[in-house]
Amino acid sequence: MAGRGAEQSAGEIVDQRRDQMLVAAAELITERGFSETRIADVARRVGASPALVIYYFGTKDELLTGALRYSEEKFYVACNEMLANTPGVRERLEQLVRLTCVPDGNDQVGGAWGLWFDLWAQAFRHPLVAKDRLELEKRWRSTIAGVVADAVTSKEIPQVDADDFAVTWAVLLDGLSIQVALADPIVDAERAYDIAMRFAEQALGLPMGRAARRRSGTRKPTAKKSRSGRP
Amino acid sequence: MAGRGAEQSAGEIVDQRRDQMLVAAAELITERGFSETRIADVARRVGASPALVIYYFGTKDELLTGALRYSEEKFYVACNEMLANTPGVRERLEQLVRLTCVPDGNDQVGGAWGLWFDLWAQAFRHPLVAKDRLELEKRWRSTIAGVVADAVTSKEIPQVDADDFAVTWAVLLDGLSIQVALADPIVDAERAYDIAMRFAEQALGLPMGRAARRRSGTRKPTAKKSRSGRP
DNA sequence: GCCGACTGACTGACTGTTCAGTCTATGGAG
DNA sequence: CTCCATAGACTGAACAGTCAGTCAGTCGGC
Repeated sequence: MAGRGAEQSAGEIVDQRRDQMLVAAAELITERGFSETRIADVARRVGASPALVIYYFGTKDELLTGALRYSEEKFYVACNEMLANTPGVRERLEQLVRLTCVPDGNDQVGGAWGLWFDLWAQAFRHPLVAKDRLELEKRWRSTIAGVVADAVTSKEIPQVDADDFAVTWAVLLDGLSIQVALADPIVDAERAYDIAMRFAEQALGLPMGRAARRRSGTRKPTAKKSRSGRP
Repeated sequence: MAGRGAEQSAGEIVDQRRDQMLVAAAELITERGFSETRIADVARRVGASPALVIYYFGTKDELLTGALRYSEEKFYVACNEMLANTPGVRERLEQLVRLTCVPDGNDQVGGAWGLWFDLWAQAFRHPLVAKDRLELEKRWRSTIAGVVADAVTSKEIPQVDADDFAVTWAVLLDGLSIQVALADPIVDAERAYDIAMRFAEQALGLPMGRAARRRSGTRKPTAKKSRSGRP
């Protein structure tokens, strides 16, 4: 089918061209959307002919889902790298929030926000993509749980159910990232940060940080003018 | 451009045919995805010719974004109808969770889950869709806030910032619905319900319901075997 | 006869994929 | 070193299928 697989003889000198295409495809998916991405576009962006793209990936679908996988992987790697260089629960959690809810880190790893929407849409309808996404989700949760578990054993925070926290917090971050990605005027990057950290502080018994102080200080503590729920 | 607009002379006998097409389009978007939906498919489903669909909507894009709007509206109406018939904060919040995180209510309003993914993806790239989505989000938040505000005035719950809660809870529900829609093995509908309600109980000072009891009774309260955050 | 709903047949543009063949590098034989 | 063969990267041009949108015209009610 495809010209060559990913199998390399020795040295792991993985094909540069292939990666270029994967990166270009991921960028284009982010910009235009999954199904609005043409092989001709990818080809042009890497300075090659459409035929060469097919030569490498055999089929358009293979290219695009490959790009999705590639992005997931890059995100995961970036997470672990960050964690290796960051001590302290609070700092680590902060970094994780930044990694997911950063507004427009286009050159950064997490910044490919539109890509998640397409990943979800694709996973919803194609079992193979769904399997990949699930795998990523598992790793993501266990990354969060790992941070918490580390903090528990080092007595930074009291005993809590790390896995339980990870599941809820991951879900919360997903929701926040949607709003940030869609440029919601109320939930911007800063507000997202506050919400995520305040939740973490409360759930993990962390000392209150600037997030909690900012909110309770700035906001009036009562419901303003919201309409009745019964219209 | 289009054959006729939505403007009707009298009686509000809104075009049945038009609605049929909108419904069919929404269904198809859910099943296949936004850009995999063909006018021919919509036409076939309502038993008409593709030309007629164009006759009504003028353009494919008009049809599909119309279908998105239509679904948003139906969801909103269903929410308010439910609230009108449901007394009590707890029950109301429960219903809201059900409305968003129901696993497969295909004949139900909220059940069109794949549709949200496409709505987000579309909103991310097309300002007009983004405006609609934002409007829906606002109404959704103010619905939640309304439920809370009602409960505060009726002394069901202590004084809280209803708007603040609404924002966070809405975000949490978004995240949960993703997992439920994608059939995550860990976050199924039941678990989503537990997480949402437990958060609400804690944030609003509600008495603990079965959700909180179930979790703390079933789960071991310590981190199990999750890997270290530093791999 | 008019008008609006409706259609079948068509088209023009787009685009994934194929294919025959070019160009370059490598390496072994002479 | 030169020559040829082989392989692999790469391309231009064509092919084939798909689909949104057009149009001329039909049909039925008023």
